[in-house]
Amino acid sequence: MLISKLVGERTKTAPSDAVIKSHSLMIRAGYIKLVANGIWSLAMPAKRIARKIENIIREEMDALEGQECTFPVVMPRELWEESGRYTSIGDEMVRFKDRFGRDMVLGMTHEEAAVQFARDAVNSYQQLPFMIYQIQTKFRDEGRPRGGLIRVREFTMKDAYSFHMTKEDLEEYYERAYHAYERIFRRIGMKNFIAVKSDSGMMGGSISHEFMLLTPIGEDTIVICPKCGLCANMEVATSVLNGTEAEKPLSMEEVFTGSAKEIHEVTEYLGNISAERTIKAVCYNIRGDAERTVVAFIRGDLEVNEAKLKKVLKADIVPANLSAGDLVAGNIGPVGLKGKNLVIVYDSSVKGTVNMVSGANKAEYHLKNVTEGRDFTISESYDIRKVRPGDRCPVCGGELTVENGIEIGNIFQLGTKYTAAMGMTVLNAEGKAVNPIMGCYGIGVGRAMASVAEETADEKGLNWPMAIAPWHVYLCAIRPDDERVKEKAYALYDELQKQGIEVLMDDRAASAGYKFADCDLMGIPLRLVVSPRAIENDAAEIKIRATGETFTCPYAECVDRIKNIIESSI
RNA sequence: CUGGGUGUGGCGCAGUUUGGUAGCGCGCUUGAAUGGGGUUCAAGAGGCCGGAAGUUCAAAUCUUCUCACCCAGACCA
Repeated sequence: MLISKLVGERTKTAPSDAVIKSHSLMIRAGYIKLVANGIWSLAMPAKRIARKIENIIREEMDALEGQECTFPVVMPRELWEESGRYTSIGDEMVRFKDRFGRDMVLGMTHEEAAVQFARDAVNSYQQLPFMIYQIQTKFRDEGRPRGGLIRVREFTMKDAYSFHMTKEDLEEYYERAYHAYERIFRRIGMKNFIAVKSDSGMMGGSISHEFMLLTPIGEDTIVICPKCGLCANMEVATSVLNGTEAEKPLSMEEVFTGSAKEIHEVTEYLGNISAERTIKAVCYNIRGDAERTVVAFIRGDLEVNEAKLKKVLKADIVPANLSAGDLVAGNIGPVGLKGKNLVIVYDSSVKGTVNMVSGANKAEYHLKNVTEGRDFTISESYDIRKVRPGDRCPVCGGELTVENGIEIGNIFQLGTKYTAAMGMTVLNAEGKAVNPIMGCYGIGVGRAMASVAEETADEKGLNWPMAIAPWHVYLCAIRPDDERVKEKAYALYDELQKQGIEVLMDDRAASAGYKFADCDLMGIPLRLVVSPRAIENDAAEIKIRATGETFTCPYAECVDRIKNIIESSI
């Protein structure tokens, strides 16, 4: 490819609305262009990277005996009603009518299509297990796309669906998929990634893992135990609190606390007592049911993990509006709490506590020496708290750390949710119809590309790993008006390509610095310079983008040398 | 969806407070020089200032409405 003909604008200045480097640099280097919020066009270099990532994924999926298929982007409502997701998924799924007035949806995931595809063709346990997958466009109407290709509405995704007779078989396959995922991310050049246990969310099913690239710009929060390696998404992470020493219960008394409502105000008012000695109430309403108020009691120094609370409640929640109800905001406590339609949830941190401070359910008053089991009783408590850095690991007792990550892939053990809902059965060895057990496995291609960019880019620009670089070599002809340079450069250009090496040639009449800057910005791993100066020595210069290493190489050896570098770095 | 911010040639920005029908840098075109880290000089092309309505003799500048994008949050296989 000649850069003079490459369509895509490269700029010196960063776009003002890009705040992360992969976003900013991919625009600056002419890789992507915004069409609408969260919707992008990919220029040739980005498309080439995407294709390489797809090929790596394809190889690994094929190694898992995957069968590549294509499921449709547009599907009829009826298909999604079979699984129940036509109504359970919100505005994230685009719905529209076709010319006949029929309800259609844009595919945001393809469990329904995969089951619909497989259920008639597969009738016997002897045909299982199998896995089908596709690499295809998804559309999710995200409320808030951001970060260039990190979070978008339209994107290419590899999604795979496996079908099994037994849970054990699924687990074994799941393990293989897990390792295939590790290989995929390593092969595309990602380094600092981990697999974390996660919440299955709307997918249903039980066990799931998210593969995360650890980076400060990540939107997900991950709890990690550096000691034993345990990691979990904050949504499901648990920890062990340091125990408190046994204390003798003192008699409960009411104390005036005036306008002190927030925990820090109350502890200050009472003479800087520790927040650990308080019980706070956090209130929510059930979504779509403003009548019911959820009161969650938790130790004052801890925070409620809303994802966990939702699971306990089996309902969605919104911040409570207490102004209308009969609760006294800021003075709510577990002792003598009264109110209409209350749902009370206790965090386990409150169970068995002695001599605590809590709200008195009376304006301007709190209670001292509140003791669980005497002043109020918890019949059932749950873990609804957020893990904090420094909490103890539930497995090994190590000190937990909290980091951010970008979700780059996920794998789920789905179970029979979809096969049961959609009536997919096969006959087992006893001749009995059973629902196959499913697993599903996803990777966002564009996000993977942006994540690698995010991890590898430097001050000068992008910096692609050889395995996914749009071109292996940036052939820089300095003074292409010089006949000798022109001749040598084009000869190398042809020879490299003949050897299967991908070359982007800078044939422009620009200055050397200008070209070097573009080369660095675009992140091509190798730079081969042909110039009048080098010609005097019958040599060319090779520079390795990632390391900055530079050396001269006789013309006759350039192609072999480059070939070696490429082969050794993939 | 809630809160905040921004919309002026392809990109980055000034001009808006104190209305007088647009300006700078980069990029682009042409010519000349230069020739190893975004080189220099000269001459050009390109925008009616997100959109609509209004106030005014006069609106990029004031008013109202609207749209888009960005950030934080909510939401999110």
